[in-house]
Amino acid sequence: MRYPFSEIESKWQKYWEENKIYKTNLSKTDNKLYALVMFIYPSGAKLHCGHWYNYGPTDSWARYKKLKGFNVFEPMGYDAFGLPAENYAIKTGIHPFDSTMTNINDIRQQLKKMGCMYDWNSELMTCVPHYYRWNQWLFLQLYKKGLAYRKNAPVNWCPKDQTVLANEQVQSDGTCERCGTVVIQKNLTQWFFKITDYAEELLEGLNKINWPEKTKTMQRNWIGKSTGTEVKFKVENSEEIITVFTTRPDTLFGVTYVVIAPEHPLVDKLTAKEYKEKVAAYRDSIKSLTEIERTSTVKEKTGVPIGAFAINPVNGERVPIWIADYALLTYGTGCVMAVPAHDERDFEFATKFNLPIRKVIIENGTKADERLESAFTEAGEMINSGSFNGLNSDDGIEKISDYLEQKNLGKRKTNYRLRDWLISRQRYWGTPIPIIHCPKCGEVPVDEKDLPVELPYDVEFNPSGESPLASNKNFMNVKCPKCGSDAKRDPDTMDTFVDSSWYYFRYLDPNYYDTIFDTSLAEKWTPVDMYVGGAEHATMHLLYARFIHKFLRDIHYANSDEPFTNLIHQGTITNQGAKMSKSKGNVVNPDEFTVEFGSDVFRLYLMFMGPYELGGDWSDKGIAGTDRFVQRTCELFSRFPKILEAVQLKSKFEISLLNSEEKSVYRKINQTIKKFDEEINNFRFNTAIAALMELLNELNKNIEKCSKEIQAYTLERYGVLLAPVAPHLAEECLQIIGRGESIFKNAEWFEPDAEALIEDVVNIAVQINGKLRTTIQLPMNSEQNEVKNAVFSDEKVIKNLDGKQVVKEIFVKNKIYNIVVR
RNA sequence: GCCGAAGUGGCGGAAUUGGUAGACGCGCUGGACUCAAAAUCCAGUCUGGCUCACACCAGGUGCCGGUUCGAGUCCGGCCUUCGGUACCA
Repeated sequence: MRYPFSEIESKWQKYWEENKIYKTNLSKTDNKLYALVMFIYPSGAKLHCGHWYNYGPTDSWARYKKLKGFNVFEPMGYDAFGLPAENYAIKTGIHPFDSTMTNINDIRQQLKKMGCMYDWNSELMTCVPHYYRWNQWLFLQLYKKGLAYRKNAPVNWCPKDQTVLANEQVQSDGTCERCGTVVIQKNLTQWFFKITDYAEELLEGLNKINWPEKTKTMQRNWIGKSTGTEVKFKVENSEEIITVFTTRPDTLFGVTYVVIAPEHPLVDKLTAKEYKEKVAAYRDSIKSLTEIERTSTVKEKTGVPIGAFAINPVNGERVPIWIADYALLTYGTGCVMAVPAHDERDFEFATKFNLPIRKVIIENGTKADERLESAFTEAGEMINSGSFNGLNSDDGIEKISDYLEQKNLGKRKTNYRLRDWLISRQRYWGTPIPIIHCPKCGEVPVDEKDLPVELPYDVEFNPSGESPLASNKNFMNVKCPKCGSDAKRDPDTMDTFVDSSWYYFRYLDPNYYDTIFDTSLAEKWTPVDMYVGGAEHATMHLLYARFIHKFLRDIHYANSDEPFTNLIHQGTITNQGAKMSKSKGNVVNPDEFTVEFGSDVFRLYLMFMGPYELGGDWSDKGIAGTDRFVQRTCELFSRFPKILEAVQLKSKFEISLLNSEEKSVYRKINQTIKKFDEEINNFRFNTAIAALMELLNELNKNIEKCSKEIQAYTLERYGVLLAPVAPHLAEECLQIIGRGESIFKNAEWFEPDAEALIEDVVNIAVQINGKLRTTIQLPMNSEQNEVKNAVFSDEKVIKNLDGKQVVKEIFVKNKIYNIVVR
């Protein structure tokens, strides 16, 4: 008989729900374990294999921990705001709220069919006022501390659609995803969160969390800490000062020109009359080309001189000032001292424009007057550097910095690549920004007691050149809270990464009304112990959440420094080499498989495919293997109905009293417990399941020849091992053999019998000159002399040693005996 | 360009601190059951050589070299694939 998965899965899902098996008692906090998977974006595409791959195995890990005795909290919710719902509305006319709600209802049903142990009491969605009002509250707290501010920033603008585009809506050739028009940059006044204030702590904190090294490296690079020195250059015939940032003050004597970012305000002040025209033309040229050229291949550097000259503070030399697009306004001071001899970019630029290249550091073994073929960027001996000549350049960095600081010509400075977080979105489907713009008072924050600023239902989504909310007069027109005069709301909404940067607190009580979340629960349950989600969030969500967590700590809402103690990235499941996406039409629908094989089989298959962190290309070849495993398991248990009731259950057997099949089975079940435990604990699901398969093979071979006591002992343990990875099947199997209640109601985990883990005999590999010649079977822990006797009396060894001289013998207990001959 | 990860049978993939390469599964081949097929069960399955067969021999973890009694694992140099990043001074 085939395992009737459909009946059995719904039977147990119903049982779990009715008996509230997965409702976590949050007041019990000893042994708490917060297991979290990144919440789901409820798009119309429903659950795909990638979701399953993320949620199924993570749930198995959480179940394993529950059986191990942890009080596990595993919630699920919906990251419900966002651009795709709005784009869908533009295309179909269906309101984002309506489509999102429909999707959530569908997805909830799909999620429930997976059979995860989510605590549905904690379900949340971000698009409802009682969630997003706390985004607004959070905004106001940041605002109060000066960490939310407004400034001009460029956005991607499609001139045809008259709309702002997110970066991912701009194609690689710089055109609009929808209409193919070339996207331009437009400046708008927008809101920022000052994440840069936390740059150093965000960097330092990485040392304290157990995250994948590569993710931490990505965050480190993203934060991009760089220590150097700011140096002041006077400008000839001007009162202005150009301050440059350099990590190589040791090369200061090699400066042959200075570069300023084209958009830098100093440019207007310094440009000589006869250069104004050329400078203006250059600035125009890069404005229109930036986005296309940035994304194209390696761009050749461009620039023009502005007809002004800077004075090198250490040698008084007069060097030309240029503007060039390789100087970025947004990094450092926006000004660069150019040392072509020792910087690749400057070298390239100087070569192109025929600017002088002066060596001030020589590479060991080269001569001072040798021509440079490329920039020499490493350390060496300083030359042409006045009193600093002869120093090693590493010392020179310190000495020149000291000199500059003493003479008040510069000072040491640390810079970060990290930029502030732009949170304004000129979109409808998001959290309204709780700010009122008053013609008299300027920007006025909405009073906390007036939150939430509700997102109105009626707006015009079709792109009109401004934020959709601006079309709703009832929403936009308000009285200024300060002076009472006519004022307008901010028409923008927040980046949805704001929603996801604190949702793990809210899960603990999603209906909490008094504050952003229940802080007393948060103190006990955060940080999240295990967080599982895609690596694509490395420098966005995972950085923003760390920032907001630290901010909440600073305003005394959280008592920890980091949100996620442990982090695991599941790999990506691709299809025909490409990421699954609706637009590529390569999405694999999991229902295909769950309908045919059941959710346990599908979950098992996803786990068995390969290492969890690697993912892989989708293939359904092999799902038959996990299906067979489930069938054979069910069949095995069916042969032993109520066996647990028929015998006196023992927790340990004396191995020496067992017959050989019993010994073999007893050893195997205990070895499997040990192996499975280690593997699943470390998210190595593929090998955990392989161990169960080995066990099943052993049982099918030998269990019939065992006593009823051994059979009961083994099957009960096997059933419990199955429970994390195939929960419905395990519940059913345990019920068949007569275990009373749900294993997840009365959590239990068996420890292996240490004595059963030890074999009495081992195979020892016999090598001659490192080549395997034979293996011999000997008692466990045989000493070298015993092994030696056996080895040298072995026929094959004798044959192979014939006429040769033994030089050396290497013995590794229970493993190897290697004879070195000449 | 830079940073990171990975290259093992026909396929997905296993291999503690260097110590019997290919666990487990798919697929394939042969057999049993069946009127037949499916399903199921049993056996075989890294490659080459030799053998009726058992056995035996040689080679083998992307490529080249090194360390070692012994390397998939460590070191140096390449090649390929996949992620991340884009002039950060």
